[in-house]
Amino acid sequence: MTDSATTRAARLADVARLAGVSAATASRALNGNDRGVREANRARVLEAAKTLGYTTNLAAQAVARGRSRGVMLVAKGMPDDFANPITAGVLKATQRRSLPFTLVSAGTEQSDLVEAVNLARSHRPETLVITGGRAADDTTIPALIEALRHYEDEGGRVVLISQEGLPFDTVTYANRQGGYDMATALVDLGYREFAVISGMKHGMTQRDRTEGFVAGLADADIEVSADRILVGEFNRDAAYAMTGELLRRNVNVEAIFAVNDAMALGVLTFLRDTGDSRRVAVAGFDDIKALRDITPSLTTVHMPWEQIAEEALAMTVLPRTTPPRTTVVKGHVIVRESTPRVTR
Amino acid sequence: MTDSATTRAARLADVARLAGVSAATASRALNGNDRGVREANRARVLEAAKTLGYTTNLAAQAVARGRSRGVMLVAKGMPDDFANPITAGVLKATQRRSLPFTLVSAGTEQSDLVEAVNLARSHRPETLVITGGRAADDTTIPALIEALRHYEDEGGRVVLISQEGLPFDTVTYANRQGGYDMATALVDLGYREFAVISGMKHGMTQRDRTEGFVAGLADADIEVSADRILVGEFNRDAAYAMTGELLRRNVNVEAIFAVNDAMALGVLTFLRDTGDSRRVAVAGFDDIKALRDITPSLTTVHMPWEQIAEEALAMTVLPRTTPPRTTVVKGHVIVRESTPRVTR
DNA sequence: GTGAAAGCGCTAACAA
DNA sequence: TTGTTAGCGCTTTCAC
Repeated sequence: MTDSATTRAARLADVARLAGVSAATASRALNGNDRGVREANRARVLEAAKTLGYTTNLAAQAVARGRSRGVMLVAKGMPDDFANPITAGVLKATQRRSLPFTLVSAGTEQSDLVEAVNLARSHRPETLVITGGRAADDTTIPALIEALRHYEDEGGRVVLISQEGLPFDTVTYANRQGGYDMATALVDLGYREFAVISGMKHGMTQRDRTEGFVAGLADADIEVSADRILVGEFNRDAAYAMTGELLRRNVNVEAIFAVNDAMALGVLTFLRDTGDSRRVAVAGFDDIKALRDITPSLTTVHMPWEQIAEEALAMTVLPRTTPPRTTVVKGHVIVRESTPRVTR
Repeated sequence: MTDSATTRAARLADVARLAGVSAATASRALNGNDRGVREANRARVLEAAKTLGYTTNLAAQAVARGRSRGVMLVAKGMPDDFANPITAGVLKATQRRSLPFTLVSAGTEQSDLVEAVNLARSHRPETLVITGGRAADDTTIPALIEALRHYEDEGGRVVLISQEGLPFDTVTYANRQGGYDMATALVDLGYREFAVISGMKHGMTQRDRTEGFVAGLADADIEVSADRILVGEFNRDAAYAMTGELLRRNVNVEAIFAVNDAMALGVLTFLRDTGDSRRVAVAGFDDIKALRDITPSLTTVHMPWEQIAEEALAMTVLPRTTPPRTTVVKGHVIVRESTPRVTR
């Protein structure tokens, strides 16, 4: 049996009629902002809305107001399991402000971001937060900038998280510094022979982390030959494979720095699978929650994800400036079991 | 310095004017559906849209059409790190169909779901997917049903995932069966003394899994005394604490069944922290990806998350029926290292 | 194949 | 404090 009986949704006019007031008054009563409504009328409107099961038509509201409330997050390259500390952080931050939150997930291709931004633009949200890594040689940057400029010209407010170097307000992390600090920490622990498992050749995030790490070692008079810096996809599986490749070469490695925790997990798992876990130390970057119970616990650069999201949202309510603002959030190294102190 | 210069977004009328056609034609050209547009005109419209940086005003479109395209997922009780296999599955499934996807995250309180559904309703999405656990004694169910009925009456299409027993199309998992199968599997491995770490007293999911497990044991003539079925919050930390409580009593437990993987992780971690990990076996439920690299690897009931999401989306395009459809998706036990065969 | 015009549900002057 | 009246930007008949 197949049903059909489809009415239409109750409209503001219906509520108004039932309450015996005009649409304008009903609107005022429902939206609360404009407080010039007699208490009795307000009550009747609310009552009417309730009995009709009325919900605002946000689309119509957005059309009338020219923009819709809330923040829309465009996240590029969401991982398979959807876990993403920035997304989580932004969601929480919007909840704290009781702002409507909407997620647009962009794919992993370069052009996906531009497309997603334009989709987001179509919704005319009052603020847009963009996140996700970027390649240094990304050819779609001009298109992205254009789309975001249009958006700002239309009166929208953008904040980028981690997409450093674009002419919009930005919150970034001190990737280079984090890498540097990790190098220092590992040297302090007594390590001398390193390898780096990195991702996506031109990815700026991983590039900066790697560079910082190498610089940190250099300052301690340690050199990492180029063949010990492996580059592949930016995920666990690739890291797993790269670790195999590295060790097969039988190089003398004491510690492996993976440019993010997901990759560190791949390294750790490979080592465990091959029984090498006690021989080689591993460090990551991000300090994601999902790895909190891993054995051995992972030495990593802790990033204050919630704070990053908070800063970004705080920025959205500030007026735009020329040049745009940039806030750099620092992480700090947390030494755990995966990098025990070396005793020679 | 503070900028201001705010233009307004390009409208369809602007595009039409620049292309030298009417708004109607521009609309037809842009939306492609109605193919009665001369090729030359279509090209000019597209061109004009591009030079103006035009993006459809989806809100206006939704108002005009009465409904907006795409699926909106209402997810209750998203975990802190945002990882949620159903969300991930639904996202993927919508992407495969290139449908716009929007997420509304509801809190963990009972009433949060109703509120979130009404928020979702306000967007007038063509389809709504609801997910998240439910308590057996949930007092907001009538309100939820009412909200969803309204939504359907307005012409929307709802599918519930895992919220069994409500008068709407539903995809559920065979929780009871999974628990039963796990019991059988563990008995087959040689275990005889069990405990269950369960969550939220009236949560239907965990209740069914627990009941199934107990029934499975009963069929093997094994009884679990009530004091070995611990109930607390439905998360890792609670499970960690409960395990401590259980073992402190010094009961003779060979295997612990946690009603989901997150809790199993808590159990596992507690055992590891106290050095008991080799003494007690652990099994979970869900087979979430995040735990793929845990040591020891976790015996669990594998759930086909992507398939569940697929089924749900497939349902949304079917006409409604009376009574509503229910699809039950089964999982299967995967035995891994956390439950080695018992040798006596 | 194309345009004019009506209307989608709401908000925001403006008047009363 | 309330109602009237224009829109908001788009789609969609209905003529041409």
